[in-house]
Amino acid sequence: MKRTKKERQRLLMETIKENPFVTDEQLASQFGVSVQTIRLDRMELSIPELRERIKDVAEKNYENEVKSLPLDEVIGEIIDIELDEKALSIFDVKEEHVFQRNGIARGHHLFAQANSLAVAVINDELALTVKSNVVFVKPVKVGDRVITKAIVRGQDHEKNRTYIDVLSTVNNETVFKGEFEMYRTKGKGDTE
Amino acid sequence: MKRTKKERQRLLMETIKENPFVTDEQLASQFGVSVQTIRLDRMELSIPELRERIKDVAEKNYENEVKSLPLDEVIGEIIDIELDEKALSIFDVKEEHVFQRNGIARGHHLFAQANSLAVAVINDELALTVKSNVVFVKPVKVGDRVITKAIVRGQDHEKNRTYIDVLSTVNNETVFKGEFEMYRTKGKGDTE
DNA sequence: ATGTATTTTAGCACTTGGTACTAATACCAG
DNA sequence: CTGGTATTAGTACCAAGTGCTAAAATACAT
Repeated sequence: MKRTKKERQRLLMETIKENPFVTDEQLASQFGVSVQTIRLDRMELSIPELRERIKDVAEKNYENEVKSLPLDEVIGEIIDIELDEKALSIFDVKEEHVFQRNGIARGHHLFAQANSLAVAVINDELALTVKSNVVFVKPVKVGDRVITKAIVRGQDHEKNRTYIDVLSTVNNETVFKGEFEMYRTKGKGDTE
Repeated sequence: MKRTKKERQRLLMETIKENPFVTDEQLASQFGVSVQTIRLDRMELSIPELRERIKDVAEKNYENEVKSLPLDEVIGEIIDIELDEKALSIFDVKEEHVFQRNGIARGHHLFAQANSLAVAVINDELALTVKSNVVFVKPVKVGDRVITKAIVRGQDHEKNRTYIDVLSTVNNETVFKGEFEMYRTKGKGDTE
């Protein structure tokens, strides 16, 4: 016994958290105890067996994959869109979007929702943000549902620019607003 | 045999790709064949067994997790920081940051790097973005290494504001610039 | 129809990484 | 020495397979 049982179990927890892919046998030799001891430890700490641990990791991944697919294309979910006119999206603020310290959403998530909505509303192959002025009016908290509206204000056909206003609200209160100047390859109504 | 072997194997591939968590037994009953047939099919198609599949998903996840953890705290990696003075971060643009269509980075990733650097440079418990004006000067492509510098320009102690200029470059060429107005709880040098 | 080939099924031994349980030791304290 | 905790050993069993052999079913051709 190098150190107490408690100490070993503490290390065991850490080790497994750090690398869930480790077998009891590996753990046993690492801690210089028998496999049975490791099993007993796992039971006491209610740490599931290797396969379950792997499965857990895999399942977590799977959720994320499903979640990040639309989340990659547009931040938030588009609920209404009239191309080159306006668009509406909602975005539920979760734990992973906020500062742990105070539960306030990181600015770039709100920006991302607004920006990707601005891209989406443009009826074109290519739409890029050129400039934007944004104001974070009021802190957004975890659990808030942010509703964002993008309205196409106008276009400069010569410069291939589209101007979009974006307004985000939570419970009808403005939390974020911004103006986006977007570049696009073809103007509204242009033919290929 | 409802349809040919080929057809079954095609469906088998799809089914497993869609849901890798399925056992041979489940597949057998789903396709109305014996477990052995499924095993043969998997061999011919060189699809690994359930546990291997799960492990693969888990391992893929693990990579991502390591990637997304620092990516959540600060977008990009901070390579130098002088609190309340300036900070420097690098961000390698990968496939997942760009539009598939043209390989150009989505604006909000550049914004996120700039924004999180602006948050990081502030030596305070709480730092929130109030306003920002940003310009996307030049498209950033996959593979580019974006170097972003944040410089604290000034403070308004009465309003608890800090003003930060951010400049991002790729190969010494400016690709993005922005001004950030940040809210902070305490001013530089203030004591608790 | 008969023969040959392909496909499918069955059965058995063996593998990993375990669980569940029992029993034997070892160690340490009073 | 006796008791209690900690550790180890050993057995039976499980899931979800692999690997292998062999039989049965089906298809296809002549």
